[in-house]
Amino acid sequence: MRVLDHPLQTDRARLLFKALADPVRLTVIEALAGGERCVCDLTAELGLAQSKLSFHLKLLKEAGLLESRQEGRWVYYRLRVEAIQSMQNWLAALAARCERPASPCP
Amino acid sequence: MRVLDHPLQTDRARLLFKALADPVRLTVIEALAGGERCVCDLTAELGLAQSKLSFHLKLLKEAGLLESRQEGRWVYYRLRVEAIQSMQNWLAALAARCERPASPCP
DNA sequence: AGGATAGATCAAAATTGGTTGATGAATCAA
DNA sequence: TTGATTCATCAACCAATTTTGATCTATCCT
Repeated sequence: MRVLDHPLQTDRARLLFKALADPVRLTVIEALAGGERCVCDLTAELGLAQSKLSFHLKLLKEAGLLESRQEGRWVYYRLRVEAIQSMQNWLAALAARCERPASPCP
Repeated sequence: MRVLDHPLQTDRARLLFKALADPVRLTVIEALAGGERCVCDLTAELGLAQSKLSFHLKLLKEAGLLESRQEGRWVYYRLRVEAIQSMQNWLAALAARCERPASPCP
C-alpha cells in the first residue's frame, strides 16, 4: 500500500465511522441486520418520525452502509455487508500496524 | 447474548465510532499506530494548535482509544489495541447477523 | 527563587449536526 | 380522475462539537 493511498482510505473510513456514530442510525442498522425492511415498517417498529428516519436512511446510504430498492409504493432498505467488511479491514490494518516491532532501539 | 445487553454494547461501540469520526482524531490515531508519542512531538508533526490537539487527545482517551503516561514534563500517548479489537468484534457480530438464513419463508 | 517549557483547561465564537413540521412527487386503488 | 399512502425534501429551529486564544499548573533547569 502506498502512503498516498492512505488518506483516501482513511477519509472513507471516517465517513463510515461517522455514519455509525449516532444512536438512531445504530438502531436502524441493528434492525436491518435481521434483513431487508421497508421504510414504513421501520418507522413503526422504531417509533420514529418519518422525516427523521428518512434523513438518517439517506445519510447511511450515502455513506455506503445501506442500499435500497423500490417496489411499488414501498422502498426497501438493506445493509451492505461490504461496508461493514471495509471497516473491519481498516481496523485490522490499524491493529496490525500497532503490533509492529516498535521504533529502532534508543 | 440477551437482548437487553445489547443496547449497552452498542452504545459503547457508538462512542468508539464517534471518536473515530473526526479527521483530526484519525490523523492522531494513525500517527500513534507507529508507536507511543509525546504531545509536543505530535503537535509539531501534525501542525496542530496545542489546545486543539489536547482537546482531541482527551476525547480519544475518554473513549478508551488511548492511554497516556507522564514522564517528567512530557506526556506520552499510545493506542489501546483492545479498543480497536472491541470495534472489530462489534462489527464481526453485526456481519454475522447479516449472514443469517433470512426470515421464514414467505 | 526565577524563568522556561509541556500540557491541561476554560469561555467565547464558529461550525456542524439533528429535529420538526410542511410540502411535494410517485404509486396505487376505487 | 380523485383520494390515499409511501417516501423524499426543504427550511427553520435547536443542540452538540470544534476551534481559538488566554490562562493555569507542574516540571525542569540555572
